[in-house]
Amino acid sequence: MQSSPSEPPIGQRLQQSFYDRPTATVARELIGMLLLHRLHAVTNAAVTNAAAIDPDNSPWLGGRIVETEAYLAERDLASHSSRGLTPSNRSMFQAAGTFYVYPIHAKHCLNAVTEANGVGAAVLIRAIEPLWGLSWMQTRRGQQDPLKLTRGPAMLAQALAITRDDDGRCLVTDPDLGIFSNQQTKPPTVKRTVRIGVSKSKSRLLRFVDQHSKYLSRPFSKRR
DNA sequence: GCTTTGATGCGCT
DNA sequence: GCGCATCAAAGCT
Repeated sequence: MQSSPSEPPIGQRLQQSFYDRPTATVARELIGMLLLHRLHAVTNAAVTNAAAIDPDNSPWLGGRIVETEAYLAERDLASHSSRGLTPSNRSMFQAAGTFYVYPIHAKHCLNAVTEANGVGAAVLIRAIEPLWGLSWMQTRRGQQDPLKLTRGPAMLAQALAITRDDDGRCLVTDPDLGIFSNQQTKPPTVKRTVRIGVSKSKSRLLRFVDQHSKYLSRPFSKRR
C-alpha cells in the first residue's frame, strides 16, 4: 500500500541540475516541492520499533516543503562554510544534491547542498506540511497534532527519522530519499524574510516561506 | 583539557 | 515572550 507514495501526485525527482544553481534561487524554488524518506525495517536504525514494520510495506514519510533558508558560500557569516572545510561540515562542500545533516542543540537539521562541488553552500529545510506516514511521524514525535509535527528543522528531522547517520546521502540517486516536484498544487505565494535564530549576517533576507501555510516554524510577518 | 557558542524547542508565565 | 536543558564543534590555553 504505502510502498510507493500516492498523494499528492509526485512529479519528477529533482536532478543535480536543480541544485547546482545559486543557493537563494534553489531555496525559493524548493517551496512547494515534496521531501520524502522511506524507512527500512532492517537498515534504518532510527526506527525505534523496527520489528513492527512489515518489510514489504515500508512507509514513506514526508510532505510538502513550506519553509527554507539559504546559507551561502561567500560573505555569509551564519553559514557553516564560512570558517572553511572541517571534518564535521565536509558534506556541505560535496556535490550539489548531497544531503547535509548536522547536529545543533542536541538535535538535527536537514540541508540540501547547492552550487558547484567544493563551494560550500546549502539550503536548510525548516518545515514541511506532513502528508505521508502521518501516524509514523506522530509516534516518532510523541505528538498527535499535525500542526506540531514538522514545524521547525529539529522537529522535521525527528519526524522523518533522520539522524547524523544520514549525512552525506545523495538526494538525486538514493532510492529511499529525495525531493520531487509537485504536479498538483498551484504555485505557492513565496515570501522572503530574515533567517531564524542566526546572530551573524542577520539582516539578509534569505528565509523563504509559503506565505499562507499553517505549518511554518513562525508565521510570515511583514516585519523584517 | 576547558570554555563558549549555537541554523532549537519546550514548558512556563 | 522568556528561561533553560542539552551536546557537538570550535577555538583557546
